Order: sequence, then C-alpha cells, then structure tokens
Amino acid sequence: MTATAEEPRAQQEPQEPQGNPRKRRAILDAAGTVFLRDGFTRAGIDAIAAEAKVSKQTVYNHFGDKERLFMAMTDDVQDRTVAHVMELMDRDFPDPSKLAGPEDLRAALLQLAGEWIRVVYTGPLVALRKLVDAESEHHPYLQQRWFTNGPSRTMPRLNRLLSALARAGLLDVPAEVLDVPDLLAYQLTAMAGSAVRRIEPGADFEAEFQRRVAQGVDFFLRAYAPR
Amino acid sequence: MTATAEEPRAQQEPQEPQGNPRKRRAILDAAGTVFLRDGFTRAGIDAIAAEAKVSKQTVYNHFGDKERLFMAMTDDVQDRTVAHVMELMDRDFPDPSKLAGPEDLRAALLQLAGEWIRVVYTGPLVALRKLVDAESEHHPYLQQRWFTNGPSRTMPRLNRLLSALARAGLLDVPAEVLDVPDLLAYQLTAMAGSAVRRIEPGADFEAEFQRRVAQGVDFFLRAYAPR
DNA sequence: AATCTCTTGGACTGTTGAGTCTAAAAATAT
DNA sequence: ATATTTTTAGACTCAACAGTCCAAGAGATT
Repeated sequence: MTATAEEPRAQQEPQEPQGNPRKRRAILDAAGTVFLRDGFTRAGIDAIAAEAKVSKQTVYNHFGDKERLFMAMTDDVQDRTVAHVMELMDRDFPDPSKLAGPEDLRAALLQLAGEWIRVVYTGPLVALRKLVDAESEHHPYLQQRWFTNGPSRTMPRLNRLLSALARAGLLDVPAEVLDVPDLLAYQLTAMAGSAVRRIEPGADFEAEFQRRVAQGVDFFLRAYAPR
Repeated sequence: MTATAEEPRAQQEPQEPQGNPRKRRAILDAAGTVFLRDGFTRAGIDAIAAEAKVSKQTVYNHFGDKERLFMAMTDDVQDRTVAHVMELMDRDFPDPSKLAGPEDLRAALLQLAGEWIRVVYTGPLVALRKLVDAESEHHPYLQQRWFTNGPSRTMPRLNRLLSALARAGLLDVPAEVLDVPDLLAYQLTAMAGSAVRRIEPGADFEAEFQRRVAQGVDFFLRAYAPR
C-alpha cells in the first residue's frame, strides 16, 4: 500500500481495527511487558515487536505510533482490571441483611477492602499507574483518561455498596460525607492503599499487607461504626 | 547537597572533586528545573548546563554522571523541604494547653494539616516524587533514599505532636494506633493528601484544596475526637 | 488461479543524547 | 609571579531509537 503524497491521510480518522486480531493481542501483551519493564521512553518498538514475535512494521500497521500503542495498552490493562474488580464485588458483596453483628461487618470490610487493594495497589497496575503519572506531564490527557477508564467506573460501585451498609444502619455516616461522590469509598481504600504502597522491600509482604489493610479498616470503623 | 555534607547518606559516594560552590548551586537549581520539566530520561545534560550557564564539562566535573546529578538534586530539594516543614511545625505547633474546645482543636488541625499538605502534596515536590517513583523501577535504592531523607525525618515530628494532643486528652486514640510508628501522622495526612492530588485541572484549586483537607481532618476527628 | 490484504525482515534516515577529549583561558592558591 | 585547579567551547564517538520504505511472501477470498 503506497500512501504517498497522492493520498492525503484522512485527518480525524476514528479507529481502524485493521489486521489479525491475534497479532493485535500479542502486541498489546508485549507492550504491557516491555513498557512496564522499561518505562515509556526507554521502551523500544523493536523490543516490543520482538517480544510479540511480530515484525516492527506490523506494530506500526496496528497502532500507528508509540504513543497510541501506549494508550491502547493502558486501556486494555485497565479494562481487564475493571472487569476483575467488578467480578470481585459481585462475588463478595456483603449483604447487609446477613451481617449479624459488628464482627461480621468488620470481617466483610476486611475481605472487601483487602481484595480491592490487592488488585488496585499491588501488582502490575501500580507500575502502570506510575508510568501514566510520569508521562502525564507530557501528555496531560493521559491522567484524565486514566480516571475515566478506571476509578470513575469502579469507585461508584464500591461507594454504592458502602452507602447501602449505611442505609441499613450498619454504618453511621453523616450526610455531608454521603453527599460527596465516592468520598466514602476513598475513605475506606485510600489510606490502606497508600500504606500498602509503603511496604518496604524485604519485609514479609503478606503479613504486612494484612496488617495495614486492617489498620485502614479499623480507622474507618472507628469513624463510622455506630456506638 | 546542602549544609549537611557528612550526614547519614544511604550510600557512600566517593567525594567528587569540589569545584566552585556557586557553580554547583547553579547546576543543582538548573537540574531541578530541567529534570522536573522534562523527566529523567528526556532531560539532557546539555539543557541543564545551558540553564545553569555553565559548560557541559563542568557538570561532569561536579557530579560525575546523570544519575548522580539526579540524586544530588533530589537530596537537595528534599533537604530544603524538610527544613521548611520543620520550620512550619515550630511556628504553628498547637499548644495543647491553649486549645479551649473542640472548635479550637479542629481549627488547629486544619491549619497544621493544610500547611503540611500544601508543602508536601502540591508544587514541585509532587512532580519530583513522580520522577523518583518512575525511576525507582530502574534504580530501586532511590525509593529507599527518598523515605530516608524525607518522610522518615518529618513524620515522627508530626506524630509526636499528635501524640501530645492524645496525651492531653484532646484526642482519644487507642493504644494499638499509638504503638505503630508514625501511623497517627499518616492517618491525618494520607487521605487528604491523596484527595488533593486528585483535584482536576481547571477546578478552583484553592477552594477544592480547602474542602478536601477539611474532609480529611473531619474524618480524622470523627475517629478520634473524644465523645 | 487470481486478487487483495496483511506480514515480514531488513535496510535506511535522521535525530538525540551520554559521555570523552583537548587546548586554551580564567580563576585561585602559594 | 608561578603553579594548580577549574572552567570553557566545541568537536567527537558511539549507541539507541522512532519512523519509513521496499520487495518478497504468506493467507485468505472470490
């Protein structure tokens, strides 16, 4: 295909899912591996092509340039993560009517917050978040995109769940808090999350993880458990 | 580096051939400007030399290579920030005996947390933190160094202050919390801090800042205000 | 079989940037 | 004044890397 000066590329062309979807998948996976390993600037298209066992030109056929490849990879990882988190919540949604006492409530929050934080604040998603954060100085829309595709889809869900506990009388949350979108969900996860990120390498991660999540949940309960 | 030359540094470095301290200062400032503007990989030594109005070779005479220059700049910014925060706390330390009622306490915490978060979670320090975070995948000791030179110097101070309020009966903090180093200080600052970082560009920053700090402080007080 | 699209590998361009080298000039010390 | 250290400008090496071009081939579709 000779797209020389004769054929002016159509400007705002939305998106063409051209090419073999299996190659596309392989490239996205490889991009995840290499970008997360090397960072945006250091990562080379050649390395990604090699990792995907695909020729360099194929990468360009599918994704146009490095920046769009990065965005496609980010969207992909976030979509999978959001799906994972939603599934978690479907499975472990604590039914307010089934929680007998305060200990049940604490156990349910520990379970839910623990799973949430494990997915969102450990593993590859944290590294990807760092990358987006670092690049956001140069591509400001990345930050926006991250929130739109990620937290803004999952946080309302968690918030609705916690609000239900409040409505059921299991949590005593003031109206000012309930009125702020997603605030309650952030209050449950933010502190434990940032604490988990501070776990020192070399420490017993699993034990430290449990301890810090519990500290976060207990702080949350101390504020909102009815007494 | 600043006044504290022989302080506990994470790793020992062969003393570089000292040159003119004013050049050194100029290079550090320029490195701050350029690294924070362009990121580690994108930043060029030539650009830094130009910004410092110094020849490239002089940069190498003083700092050896890019990585060590980056570390020296990071240490420098952190040292200044720590000094700033310490000064803030000397000035606005709320004397427990002078706090008449709950409203006084809330006002004092708002002031203290607000100033703290303004210094630590806005401005150049946040950008620098992002850089360190991004580079920490490739230079793991950077993360360690950041905590050693920064938070591990300031957080105990804030924590001592809050513990004093607890001892004076103005806060009702359980022993499990008081026993964990710096936990109380993180509980006051972490949530408001991460909320401030999520302020959308285009919003009225100052108003949003005050609102979110207040939400954090009220969360904290709801957990620990005696009732 | 003929056609159309996608893929391949490799060569090629142009740029950028880290780090070195050098010889001369400036500053500093003795 | 002389010796030592530091600075300077610029040329230079070497490597990496984004993105392009091309000609041959693999795969499907008709």
